[in-house]
Amino acid sequence: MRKELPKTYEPQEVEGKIYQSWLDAGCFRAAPNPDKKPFSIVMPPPNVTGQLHMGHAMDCTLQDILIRYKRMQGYEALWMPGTDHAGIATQIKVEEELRKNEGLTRYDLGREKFLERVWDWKNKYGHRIVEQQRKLGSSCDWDRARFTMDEGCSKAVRETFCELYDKGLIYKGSRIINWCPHCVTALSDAEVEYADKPGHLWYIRYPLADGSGDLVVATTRPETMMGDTGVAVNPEDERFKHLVGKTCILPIMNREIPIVADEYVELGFGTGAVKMTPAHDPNDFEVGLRHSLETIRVIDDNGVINANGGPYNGMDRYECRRAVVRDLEEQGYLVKTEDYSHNVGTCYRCKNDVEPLISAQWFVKMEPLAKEALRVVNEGEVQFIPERFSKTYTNWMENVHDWCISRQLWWGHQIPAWTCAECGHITVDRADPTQCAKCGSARIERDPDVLDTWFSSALWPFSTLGWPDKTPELDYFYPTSVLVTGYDIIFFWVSRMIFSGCEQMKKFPFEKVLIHGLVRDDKGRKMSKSLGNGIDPLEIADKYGADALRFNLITGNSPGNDMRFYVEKCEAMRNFANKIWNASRFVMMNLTIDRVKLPERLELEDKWVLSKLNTLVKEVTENLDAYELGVASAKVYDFIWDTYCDWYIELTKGRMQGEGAENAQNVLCYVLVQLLKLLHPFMPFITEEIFQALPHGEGESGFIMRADWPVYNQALSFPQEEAAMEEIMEAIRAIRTRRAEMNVPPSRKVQLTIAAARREVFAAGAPFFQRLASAAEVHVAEAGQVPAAQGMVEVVTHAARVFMPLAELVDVQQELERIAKERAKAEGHLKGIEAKLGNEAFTSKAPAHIVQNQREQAEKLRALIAQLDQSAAAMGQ
RNA sequence: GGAGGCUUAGCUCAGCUGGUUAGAGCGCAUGCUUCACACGCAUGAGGCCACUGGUUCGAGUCCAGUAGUCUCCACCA
Repeated sequence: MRKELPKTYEPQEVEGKIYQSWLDAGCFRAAPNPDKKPFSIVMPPPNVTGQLHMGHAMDCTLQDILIRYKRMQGYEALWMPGTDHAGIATQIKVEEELRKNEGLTRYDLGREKFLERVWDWKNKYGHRIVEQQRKLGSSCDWDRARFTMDEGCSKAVRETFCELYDKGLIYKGSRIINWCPHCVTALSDAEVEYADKPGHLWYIRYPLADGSGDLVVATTRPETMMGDTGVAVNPEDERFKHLVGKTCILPIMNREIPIVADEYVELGFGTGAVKMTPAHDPNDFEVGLRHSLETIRVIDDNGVINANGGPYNGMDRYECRRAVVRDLEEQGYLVKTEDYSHNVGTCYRCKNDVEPLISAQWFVKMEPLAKEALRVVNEGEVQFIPERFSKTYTNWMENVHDWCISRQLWWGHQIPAWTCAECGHITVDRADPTQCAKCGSARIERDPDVLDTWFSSALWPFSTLGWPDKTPELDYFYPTSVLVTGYDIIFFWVSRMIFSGCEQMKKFPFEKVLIHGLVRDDKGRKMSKSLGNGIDPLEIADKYGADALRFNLITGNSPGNDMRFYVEKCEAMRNFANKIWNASRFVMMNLTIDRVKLPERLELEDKWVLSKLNTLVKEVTENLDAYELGVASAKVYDFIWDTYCDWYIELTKGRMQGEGAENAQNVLCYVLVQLLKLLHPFMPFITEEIFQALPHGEGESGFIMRADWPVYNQALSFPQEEAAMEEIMEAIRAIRTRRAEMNVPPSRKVQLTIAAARREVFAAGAPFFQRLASAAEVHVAEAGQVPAAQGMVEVVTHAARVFMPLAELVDVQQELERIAKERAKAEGHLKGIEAKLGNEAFTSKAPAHIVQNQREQAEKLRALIAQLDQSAAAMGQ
């Protein structure tokens, strides 16, 4: 049943309805199916607190295109969705709300009550981002949606933790870690962002204990000096050799500290002497270990100076810095102050300065895990697209430090470790223990910390498929086919999934990693909340249609590169959608067929378009297989707009009435349906809407998203007709150009005489000249039989000479000049080709089809030149 | 300090494993109420593909270097 379509495509009217119909029909579902090959993608789980931004929109679109494409190709295509509990982000969000609404902190509520609140929040708002993803047309199997803290994922986390602990790959230790005093938790290295900040370098005099002089150290962090337990110099430094082994007095604290020699101190930088604060600097910590220096922590978890800080106890770290500098100055220890810009680590969440400090935390031992994770990439089992990101990955993995996985938060997977109050033994178990595994004491207490959010995300490709249980899904869909994500989370997530997959599953988690770039604003800036330059994808989708948004995000982009987002481009894509819409309206007007079948008798233009379509199918498929989505979408765009609309539809218009009408309708519909299929992964909504309004081929289902992906069909390849049609088109363009140059209005129809060697081609094309080149009658003559030159405007192509009686517009002199110009151009081009063909090296070494192509080109050019010469000769008479 | 990207039409960008007369969108100019579409049609202007060398029969495409620019990683008090 066909319906009348409105003149302008209204995406809002269509998208919601179409999406619901897909859901109702279960089009997105996937399940193990022995008759089909699996194709699977796990979606990077967005934060439950998240709002969909352009980056998500691009990420979703890429995945949806791949999934829809593979689904149409007959794969059992699973797109596994879900959300991430996002430890810090979510906890902070709920805490803020709590403070604002009730004036309470999480400590007021207590752990259990607070967690209830977070779950409430998650249940209330966690679905928001999912709704937003649906608006874009995401064809996930929503029934399988998972959450990183749901029962199954939690089980996977616990299993992994226990396994790694048992293997000695997880340990608890006191190390220098990155601490955020604002979030009051440890951070992993990856969670620290470095920013250049202006600061000072303070030079401080440390008197030698024996009174023989003093040593000047330089520091950017005077507030840590109460924790100094030594001064280090380079062992090669002649200036200080005699001091090594002596001691000096720490100003203010008046504590005697040793002077040690260590390679870490760089010769020629600063004063050559460095104060050592092992509790608050990773390098000092290492030096401290080598020289058995004491470790004195002076800054507490909130960034406040503790009791070890003597007079500064209770001060904030920045306040303390000012106080220390003031006191040093007053007491005559401050030698000088210099402006100094240096890199300061900040928390990726709250942007506050990170405090390196010594703390007991849980770590994953990375070295053994990195080995296999490197191998699978180096040996190509896991491939990054584009390739260059494998280097980013391996560089990181080769230099990776142990992963600090404990977080001092409440929202997350609590670490399954219990410490015995009596013997100190740590019990780690899959089931909550009631007594110490070593001494049997019941006085055991669970570690209050939770795991880094990325610990659970790392298991995503298999935890979502049911692991640690043996499920048919896991068996069928793992390893997944492709992972699609931005380059900004290669370290956070991709690398951790790879080593986790290798370790837990003994198999890498995905074969390909398709990396995309960032979506920036029109000035090339990162879209961010603080800049307020973010563009809401939903607003865009609402205004221009989700299809237009998707197409914008894909077309003209290449993997791994950032893109700028222009609203105007959405407009262009909306126009494209409208173009398809109207082409379809045209096809459906006066449609008298209900089933599409290619006719026995195909006209020249039919063969031309079918043959070109055939090539398109081949190329688009190849591009998609190579993950060149932007190239693929551009090709479909060009074909639809240029080949189909601007040419094919116009070419068929003459046939729409009368005898050949049904044949024309069939080919028009056939080609349109094929094009809609090729376009469907990119623009799912409009293609579905139109497809359902069009008559189908025999046995085609009601949904385009379930249709078969078009395949190359040798029987529909017509190279000769393609070439013949191109000859006609070339002549039409030439006529149009000439008429435009001469300002002949389209309304003025002109008699045409076409002299061509291939008369039959142009005879068949006569109606096209009438319709597309403002021709009145068309007379096709033998190549030699040209009309008298007088009063004629002549247009020359390599295949034909076209004469138009436009006497009043002819200026012989001008015509001759124009011909001479065209000839010179052709001549120049021909010369280049002839030189190539005359080159033995070229003809013998270049592939045959290239040489052949050049020969044909040369032939065409010679023909063109000959025609031009004849034209000039006639004109000259 | 290490790694990598980018430099192509006025603007934003494509250009796959080297082979076209180097493309698109937007913008610009001219013409068009052509019965699908002015969210349109037709025509046109506009490029030493950053620079210098090299490999090759052939380089926007591969290699080396230079310049500019951006990003990531590491990090010296």
